[in-house]
Amino acid sequence: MPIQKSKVTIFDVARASGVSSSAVSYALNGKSGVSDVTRDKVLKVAHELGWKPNGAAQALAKSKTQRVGLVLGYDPKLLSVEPYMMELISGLGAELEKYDYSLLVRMAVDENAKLAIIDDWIATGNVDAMLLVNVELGDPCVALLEEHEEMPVLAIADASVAGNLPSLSSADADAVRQAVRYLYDLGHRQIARVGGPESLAHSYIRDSAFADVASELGMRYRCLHTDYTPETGSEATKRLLSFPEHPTAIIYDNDVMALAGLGVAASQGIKVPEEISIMSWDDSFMCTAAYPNLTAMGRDVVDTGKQAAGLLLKLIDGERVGHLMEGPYELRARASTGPAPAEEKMR
Amino acid sequence: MPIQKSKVTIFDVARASGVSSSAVSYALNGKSGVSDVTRDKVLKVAHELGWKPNGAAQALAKSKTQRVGLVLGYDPKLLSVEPYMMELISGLGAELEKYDYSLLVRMAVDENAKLAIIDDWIATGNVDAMLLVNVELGDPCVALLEEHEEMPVLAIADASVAGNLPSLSSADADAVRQAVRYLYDLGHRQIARVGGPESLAHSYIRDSAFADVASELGMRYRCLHTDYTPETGSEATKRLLSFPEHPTAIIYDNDVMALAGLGVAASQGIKVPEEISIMSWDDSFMCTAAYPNLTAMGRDVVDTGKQAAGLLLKLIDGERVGHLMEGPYELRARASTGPAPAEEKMR
DNA sequence: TTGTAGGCGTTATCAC
DNA sequence: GTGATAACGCCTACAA
Repeated sequence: MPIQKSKVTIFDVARASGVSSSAVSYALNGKSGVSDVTRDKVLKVAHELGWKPNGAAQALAKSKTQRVGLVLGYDPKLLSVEPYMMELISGLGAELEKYDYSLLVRMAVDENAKLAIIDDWIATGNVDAMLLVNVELGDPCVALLEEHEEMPVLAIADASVAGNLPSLSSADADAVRQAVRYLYDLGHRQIARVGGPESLAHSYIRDSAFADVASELGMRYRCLHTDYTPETGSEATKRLLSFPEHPTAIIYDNDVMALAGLGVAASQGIKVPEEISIMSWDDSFMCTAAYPNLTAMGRDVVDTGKQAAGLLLKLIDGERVGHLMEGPYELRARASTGPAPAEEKMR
Repeated sequence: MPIQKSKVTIFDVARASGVSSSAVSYALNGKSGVSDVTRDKVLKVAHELGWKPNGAAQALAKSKTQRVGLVLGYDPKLLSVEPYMMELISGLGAELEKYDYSLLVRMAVDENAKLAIIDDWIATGNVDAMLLVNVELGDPCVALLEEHEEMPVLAIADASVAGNLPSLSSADADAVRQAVRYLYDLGHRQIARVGGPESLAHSYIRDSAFADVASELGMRYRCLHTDYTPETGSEATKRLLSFPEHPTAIIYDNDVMALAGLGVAASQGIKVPEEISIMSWDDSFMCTAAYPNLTAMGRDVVDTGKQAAGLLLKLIDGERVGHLMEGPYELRARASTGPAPAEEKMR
């Protein structure tokens, strides 16, 4: 029964196995400098006693905490309205686990709190590296971290806003092309986008990519901004539908808004996809639960998390990492999109 | 410019302010034993140098990590399909932040991994306390933690499955009564529940509460189990609707399944709420984005997280905590529920 | 191969 | 009020 109430130290193990504390340390860290016989004995005794190195002591001695930090902006609604963050955390956590790393999470009420937390981690050494998410245009966090090369960081952001920091960006530009082309091929010539907050870098990036591709293909394009909630999504939809020549397809920046769009159409008796096509950016259970099932641009966020974990570990090991791109989006065509209505096609 | 590349220690502060390191420690921890003049000087110098205590050293000396642990079961779909966990984390993190505590998160691939992580935390002292979530019936984690009183734990679970551990439980029984009564008053006499996995304690608890209240009111009640995904939710709905005398109201254990239920009804041309009422357990953006808006039993999960944080801090301080209950559910009546169809009422 | 001793950065106990 | 000094538990040269 390896259950011990009081904490057992390396000295206890040393005494019980009749060797010195350093022998124990060597044995348990798999380092040479100790005979196989002793090693086995020490390992056995350590196991029997239920010994594990004290985290704080180990961290102090090695100046390695085995922890990676993640600062989240405190906005429970934003965080929970999309599965994104939880999926990212899942992948991140699962991969870190393989290397005995843990995830240290803190909530920042605002931009200053976020900066303070980063400062804190740099000074206290409470994490070996950190992941920067939700980067905004001209984000001061980027500047702060650029000044502190001693803190390994990976930004989940487009290279254009990550500065000199290593980054992992989503294949947005490519996905926008894919999505717009898909609608174009279905005959749509007037499309709209219901985007997220303009302050977020990725909203901006998608905005311009959409505008570019649409104009390239000679399509009419318009974009409205929201705060990601279904209320603002509905509102935007109503506005779009109120225009005399309204779009024949709308792409929403998240699934909750796409669902709300579906609702607006239903309440106005507009048939989906016969009269209007609806498409969601980011796929989730919600898309397959909705009726009709929502066509979505999906990507494997869990995998992004895993990839990020791998990169962070590389950075901790001192390797250099540049600007990388996560796996491609996949267009998952479902029932909410279809050929553009005939009258529009003829135009 | 308080920016320092190399880490500054307490000795640097001591030297720069012409006192000893212990004076610095006293001054910075607000303890007596140092004159106000020295204290102010030390504080000033420390700030100028951008000094902050090294986390590992502090943890080692005080045997307090300022960290609270949370083990999540690795199932990205389950984690992200519901906003629950992210909301809990938000509240938890925000409250902990106020007391300079952080959240340490680890992912457990299975039950054994979960036990191993708990064991690890007990032995390494990497967290000051931990939160136990998703407790199952006869959960071995509960037993393990009961044996280790030295590790403060709070179980987010019904008192009946938390054993001797302090617990914070949801007001499920009361909410079930509220929900069933609501449907009863609308004239429903045949209701069904689409529940989550039977292994989860709270599924079981809701199951029996439903059965009790329904029989008490003389209603017909039946229950099907799922894995929380929309696919199994749809399937269950189809089965329920295939019965000759099918229920006039269905309550789903989460919103994604309720949404799927809405979809099944729409696809079969069954009108909601005229022909069938649909209700969701747990409210989220999805409920107000759906069409018709879903009636839901809502609760403030973020607040539960905050409450949990407060209790954990108490436990860390050595206070005793028993079995507590979180705030009540709120029935948020929306468009997806209505009077039972006439033919049913007459029966 | 083994053991001894010093260091990691703080805190806390002592004499002064 | 102040300043050495010993923990805290582990790692790792360096000696034996």
